Amino acid sequence: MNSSLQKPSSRTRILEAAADEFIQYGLSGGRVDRIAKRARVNKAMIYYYFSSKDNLYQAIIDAHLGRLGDELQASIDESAGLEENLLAISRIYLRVLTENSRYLPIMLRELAADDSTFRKSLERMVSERSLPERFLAMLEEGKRSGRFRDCDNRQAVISFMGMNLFYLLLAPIVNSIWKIGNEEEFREKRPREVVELFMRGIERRDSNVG
Amino acid sequence: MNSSLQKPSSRTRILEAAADEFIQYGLSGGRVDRIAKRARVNKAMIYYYFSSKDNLYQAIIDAHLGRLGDELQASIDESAGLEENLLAISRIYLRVLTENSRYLPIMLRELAADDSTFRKSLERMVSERSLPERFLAMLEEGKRSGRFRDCDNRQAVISFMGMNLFYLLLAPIVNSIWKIGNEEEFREKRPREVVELFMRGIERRDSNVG
DNA sequence: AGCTATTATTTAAATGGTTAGTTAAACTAA
DNA sequence: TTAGTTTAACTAACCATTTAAATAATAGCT
Repeated sequence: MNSSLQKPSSRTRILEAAADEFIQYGLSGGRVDRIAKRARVNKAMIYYYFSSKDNLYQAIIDAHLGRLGDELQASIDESAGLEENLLAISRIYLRVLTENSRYLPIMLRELAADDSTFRKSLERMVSERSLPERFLAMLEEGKRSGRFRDCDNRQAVISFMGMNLFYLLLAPIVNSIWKIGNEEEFREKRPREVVELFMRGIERRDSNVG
Repeated sequence: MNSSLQKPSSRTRILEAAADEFIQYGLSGGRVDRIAKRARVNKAMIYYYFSSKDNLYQAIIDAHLGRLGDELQASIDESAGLEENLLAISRIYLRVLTENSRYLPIMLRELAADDSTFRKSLERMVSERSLPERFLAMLEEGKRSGRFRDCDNRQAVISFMGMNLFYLLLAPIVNSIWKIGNEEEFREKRPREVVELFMRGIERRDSNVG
C-alpha cells in the first residue's frame, strides 16, 4: 500500500489536517472540504489516498492508538519495588496523556460511543499486554507480603486508575473548577501525590493484625 | 413561552425522542427527521416548538443539567462528621450518575468540546453552590484538628473526585477491561471502598508529629 | 542520454443523496 | 372567531463521493 520510506507530502498533510478537523468537530461534524482546504490539497486527493471519510477517520484513530500502545509498552517494570512501580505507571500515564493531550477530545468522544472500534482496540491493546492482570498481581503480592491491608483488589486498582486518569482526561474543566493556576506544576506533582495517597490508603497500619 | 402546567404531549414526545437521538449520535450526527419519526410527530412540529435543531439540543442539555443540579443540591451536609460527609458525597455522585447513566455519552461528548455551553453551565452550577470551596474547607478543618497529614488539598480533592467519577463516567469500558462481572454489586460497594482508601490515605499516622 | 510506455498524482467540475428548515393551508378546541 | 396545533409538500443548501481528463514521475529500452 504505502511504503514507509517515501515522504508522501500530500498524504501526510491530509492526515495532519484531518486529525485537526476530527479533534475539533468529531467524525460526523468534520467536513471533508475543510480538511482538503487545511491540507492545501484537492478534495479528490482525500479519496485517492483514503477512499472515504470514515476510512480517513479510522486511519487517524489507528495511528494514534498504535502510538499510545507503543508508549505504554514499558508500563510496568516488574523488577522494581511496588511503590516504584506505581510511581512509574503514574508517570507514564502522565507523560503519554500530556504529550497526546491534543487527542483528548477525540478519545473522550470515542469512549462515549458504545460501538466504537477505538474502544475495542483499546481493550485489545490493554489485554494483549495483560496490564490488568499484572496490576492485580502486584496488589496480591503486596497483600501476601503483609504490607497491604485486606481490600478488594479490583476496587483499589480502579481507584488508582481513576486518580490518575480523571485529571489527565478532563484537565481543562478540572483546572477551571478547582482554580488550578499553574497547570504544569500541578501536573508534575500529581504522580507523587497520587501514589502517596494510594499507598497510605492500602497499607496495613502498624499493629492491626486482629 | 411554554407554561409548565399543561401537558403538551407532542412537545414532550419530541424532547424524549431528541434525547435518545442526541445521546446516541451526538449533535452533528443526530437527524431531525429521525427525531420526528421516533416522536410520531410531523417534522414541522419540531420547528414549531423549538425553532432549530441547535435549540432543541440546548433544551435537552439545559433540562438535564437542571436536574443534575437539583440532585446534587444536598451534596455536602456540613453538620455531619467528616467521613460521613465524604461517604454522603460519594453516594450522591453514585446515585445521580447511575440514575442518569443514559446521559453519559452526551456528557462525555460535551466535556470533550472546549467551547461547549454544557461545560460553562456545569462550571457555573458547581461554583454557584460553592462545592469546591466547601470541599477544600472540609479538608482544611481535618488538618486543623490534627487528624489529617499535611498534603496539597487540591491534589487530594481531585484524587477523591477522580476515584468516584472515573468509574461512574466510564463504567462500560472499565467493566470490560477489569472484568467486572456483577456491575451492580461493584457499584454499591464503591463509595465505602473509595472513602476508606481516601481517609486512610490522608489521615496522619499515629505518632508522626515530626 | 533521449524516447516511450506505464503508473502515480493532481485538478476542476459535476452528481446526487441527505438534511435542516419553510410554507401555506387545514384542523381543533375554547 | 381566534389562537394554538398539525399536516403534506417543498426548497435550497450542504456535503460525501465520482468522473474524466491533465500533469508529473518513473522505469524500460536503445
